[in-house]
Amino acid sequence: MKRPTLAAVAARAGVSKSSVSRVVNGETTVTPAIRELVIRAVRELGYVPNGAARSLATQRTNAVAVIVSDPPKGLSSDDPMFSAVVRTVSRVLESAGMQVTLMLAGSAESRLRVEQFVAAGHVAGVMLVSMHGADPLPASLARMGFPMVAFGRSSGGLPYVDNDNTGGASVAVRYLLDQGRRRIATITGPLDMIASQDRLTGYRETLRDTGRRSIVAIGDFTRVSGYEGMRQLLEDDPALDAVFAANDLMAIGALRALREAGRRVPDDVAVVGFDDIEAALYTAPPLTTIRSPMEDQAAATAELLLSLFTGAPGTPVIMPHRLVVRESA
Amino acid sequence: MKRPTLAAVAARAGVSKSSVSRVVNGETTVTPAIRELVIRAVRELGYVPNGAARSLATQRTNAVAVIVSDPPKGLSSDDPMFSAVVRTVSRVLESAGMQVTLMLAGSAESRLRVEQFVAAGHVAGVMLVSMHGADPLPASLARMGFPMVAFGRSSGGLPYVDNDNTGGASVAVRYLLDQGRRRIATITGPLDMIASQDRLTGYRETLRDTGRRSIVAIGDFTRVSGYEGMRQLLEDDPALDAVFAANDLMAIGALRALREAGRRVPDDVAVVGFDDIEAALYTAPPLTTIRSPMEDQAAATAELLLSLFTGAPGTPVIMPHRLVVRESA
DNA sequence: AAACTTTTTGAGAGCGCTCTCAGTGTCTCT
DNA sequence: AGAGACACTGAGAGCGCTCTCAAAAAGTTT
Repeated sequence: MKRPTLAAVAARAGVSKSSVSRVVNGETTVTPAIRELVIRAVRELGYVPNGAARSLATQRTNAVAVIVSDPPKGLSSDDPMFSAVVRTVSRVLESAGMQVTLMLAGSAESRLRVEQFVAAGHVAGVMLVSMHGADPLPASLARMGFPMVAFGRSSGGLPYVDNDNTGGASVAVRYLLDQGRRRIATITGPLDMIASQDRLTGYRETLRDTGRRSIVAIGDFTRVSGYEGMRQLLEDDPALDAVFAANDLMAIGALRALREAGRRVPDDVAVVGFDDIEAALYTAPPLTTIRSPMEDQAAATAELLLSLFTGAPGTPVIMPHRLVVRESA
Repeated sequence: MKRPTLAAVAARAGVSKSSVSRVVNGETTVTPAIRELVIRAVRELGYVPNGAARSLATQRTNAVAVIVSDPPKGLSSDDPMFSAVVRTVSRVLESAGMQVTLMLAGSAESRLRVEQFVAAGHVAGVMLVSMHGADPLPASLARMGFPMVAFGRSSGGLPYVDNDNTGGASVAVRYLLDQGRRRIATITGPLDMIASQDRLTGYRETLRDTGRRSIVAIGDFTRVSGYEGMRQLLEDDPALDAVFAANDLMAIGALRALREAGRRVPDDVAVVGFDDIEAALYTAPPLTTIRSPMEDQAAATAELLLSLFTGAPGTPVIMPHRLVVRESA
């Protein structure tokens, strides 16, 4: 149960602690003979350096915190964005030798936990995922002076990687317009998130440029909110002939509402989503959507954080998008 | 940038380090006057104890590793199971005051990383998620003697929480039989996973009891494998009238293949899935499936690990399931 | 009031590692 | 051969915290 220490290895190898430390840390100024001795002792004892001692001595750590602003439980727990982002970020950071500590920050108390944890020096940097506009966390973390990035633009002006939400929405709406649709509605994401606001803006401005009016239902990026939003839209304006859902999950919900209401897609109502998650390929009919791979965005965010560690300035990155036409529009 | 230390707080408050330590750790044997002094100093300085120093001194840590056996990248990254499990586990562990360190362990090198990390004493316990049968990781970790649990039964005999895979599959097939289906196929999960094997066993045995023969396609729990599996099944036995997919994701893939082949669900072919993920409610038609909430299973797994810390024996837990009938069968 | 208990406080020795600095040994140059 | 340059090794002082143990203070008992 008790693991061997560096001193034990030194004793076993008959050399000083310093030499063992050098070998273990891959320094080159060690005689091959000593190196050999140490390596053998390490292997025989199964020595692995104690992480706490090391980071106490070096005042460094190789862990980063990935903070996901989790809604108070109840909302969809099978969010593909969560999965894609966390997985990709982990992969990239791990291959750079960093450990990922995942923290959910929905409530005030969990936010306090996060702050304490970061302040305790457990991590070298922080990544923020899916922050809502009003969240006080970014600001208080920023005050501590750690390298920090955001997945998706957030308030507070920290380095981020995002896609062109406004532009993507605009492309979606313009496509609908080009197809001859005249009453185009939208289902938005939660309006306290900048991505939602931007997508709504893209929708609104594109429509306004052609003199058409907006028809808006507010959702929260979940399937069920897309379903409910669509039902409400249908009630508000039974004559609508297209809908732009601010993400694919809500588009899936909308599709179901449309099906239940007996509307044919795309004949009666065209549907366009956003994100191009894998599920978009499996809907009936397959979903036309704006593609902007979350995996790429996540990887870029991780790399941005990594670059901060080497002193880079942290210039924001905007990922490209493109329209993927399938059968729903 | 430099954070205040315990000694700084002691100096500021005019008391000894010991007293500060006592107050910070909530010991009750401190005079109110001193406690007050310390608390004020802590607040004024914004003191937060250094985690590395603390865990070096106490030889303890409040972090646990959640190890997900991630397939070498390329497979579906929006796995709802990943999302539900990681999220739920984080929530439960965090509210018990534990930190979650997420580690992906797909390749041999990442497995080594995991071993080193655990051996370095960074964590108090380990949770294994979605282990494949041949994975050597559980055994080597077990040798280190840390509390350890598995989400889903795995080889190696460690404490686990699972659902009744065999029984669930059996219920699904029996339901299909009761509906008068006669040629019932299945699409399996990856056969190196015990859950897949068990679901296949449940399917096989139930069918065999009624003298019918199995029609099997091998999948890997992804949508695309369900799609391809279904196409192959259709080719192998065009007269099949039902399919049991070993999870909902593959059922969704199968639904698409069926649609493209012009088969009507459930009229021509009935489909039953497994898991009852949220997406099952949004397919066309909505999916009949075996419900066994992953969130509950994940929470139970986290609690099992927590119980191990208090010396409990770690008795395996089997979660209940039930058939949810919708329109696909 | 003396003797004894109990409670509270402070001193300081680690926890396991890194890293500076001094010491020893080896080479090169004149 | 002696001086200086260079390469390698070892000693030991921290890193910031906890926790044991002894000292001091306060409270009890006879």
